[in-house]
Amino acid sequence: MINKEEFRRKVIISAGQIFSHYGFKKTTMDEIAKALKMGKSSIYYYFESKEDIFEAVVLHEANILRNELTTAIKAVESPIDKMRNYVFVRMKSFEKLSNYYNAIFDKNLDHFEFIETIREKYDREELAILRLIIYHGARKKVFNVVNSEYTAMAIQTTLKGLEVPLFWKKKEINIEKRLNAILDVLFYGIVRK
Amino acid sequence: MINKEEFRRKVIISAGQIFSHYGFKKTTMDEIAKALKMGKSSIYYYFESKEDIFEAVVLHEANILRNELTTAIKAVESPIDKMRNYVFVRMKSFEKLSNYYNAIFDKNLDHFEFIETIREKYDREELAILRLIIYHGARKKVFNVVNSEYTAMAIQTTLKGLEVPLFWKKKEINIEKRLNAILDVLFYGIVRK
DNA sequence: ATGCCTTCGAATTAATTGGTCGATAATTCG
DNA sequence: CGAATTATCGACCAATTAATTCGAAGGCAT
Repeated sequence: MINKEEFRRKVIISAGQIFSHYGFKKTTMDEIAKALKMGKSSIYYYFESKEDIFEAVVLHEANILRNELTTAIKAVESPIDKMRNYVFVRMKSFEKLSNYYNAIFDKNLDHFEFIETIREKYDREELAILRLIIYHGARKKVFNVVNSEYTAMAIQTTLKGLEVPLFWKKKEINIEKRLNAILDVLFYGIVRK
Repeated sequence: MINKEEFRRKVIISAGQIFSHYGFKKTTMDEIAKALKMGKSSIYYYFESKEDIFEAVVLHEANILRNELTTAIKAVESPIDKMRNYVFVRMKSFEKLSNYYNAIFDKNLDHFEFIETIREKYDREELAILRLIIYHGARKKVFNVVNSEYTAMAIQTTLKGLEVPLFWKKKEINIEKRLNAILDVLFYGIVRK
């Protein structure tokens, strides 16, 4: 490879696909290597460990997510329904990210432990995004199989909190307030009445 | 459990979901057990082995497929476009089956070796269906990553062969002939000119 | 109690897998 | 060119994992 950074990007894309389908634990270094048509040991020339790759992948995905969300937030002046649609369409397309949540499960960290772990590594904005990732992952879990009652409850709360600004019909609530309420729920877990 | 057969069915459904997502190799007995809320060793009371479960799952899916295809074949008198639509809609929904193909890959059998292996176990009809499963799996592989040039070529041939009866415009070819040509390609790999 | 059906935890054994290391290509540079 | 640096790889290892076995035991009818 000509460029070290270039190659890292390739790994991130390739490994990202595998991680997103199989989760952290089930993805093997052999597979990643095979997908790259390289020897397994070569990868260790560019990355320290499997976790190192994973972290790079998550960071990469988080950046994409941030960009998309920035766009969404800029659309604040458009009608609420458009906004709602946008958010939910995005939610669907984020599905693959939900598998990072599974990866987190592999590590036996729960919802909040994970946030604490991440908080030390990423700045505020990334944290918010990762929270969203977790939320989407959790959402999927709820509709399939839920591992712990505790997690299920936490998710129900989030969904409940989301209902208020999204679906409450009271018409005079202005759009900006609604959006802020949505973002507060999604990003910081703050539920309003 | 009250009924042994009843329980087997439960296992087949539950394990089927996991297999279809992760493939044979990546699916663990622990996971299957967990999904059933049972001890791992209990499963061995109902099934001989992991492979035994897998085989039951494949057979089950194959039966569903057969029923659907029977319906399709009965629709022979409807217009060709309707038929074509039906086939392709089905193809999409068969996607989860494609993962059995991955499972086959885990065993390092290629397309044709697998058919030979199956031929000894299942009757003619099942074989035909399993061929279809393989085809769909292969199709997906082609559009993602192809492992071996050989497999890729085999799949291209199938797709090519499908083009003729499906898309050839020559209007006077009658519907039954077309359908038969389609089925010949899908089921037996016979490509016509 | 006795025996049968069912479940399970613990033990076993074989395979898998993340990671290391030294050798060896390939490339760069003096 | 040839030495130094960069990149790749195969073989190997230690630790873990995962399929399967087995004996114990819970529950239930007789």
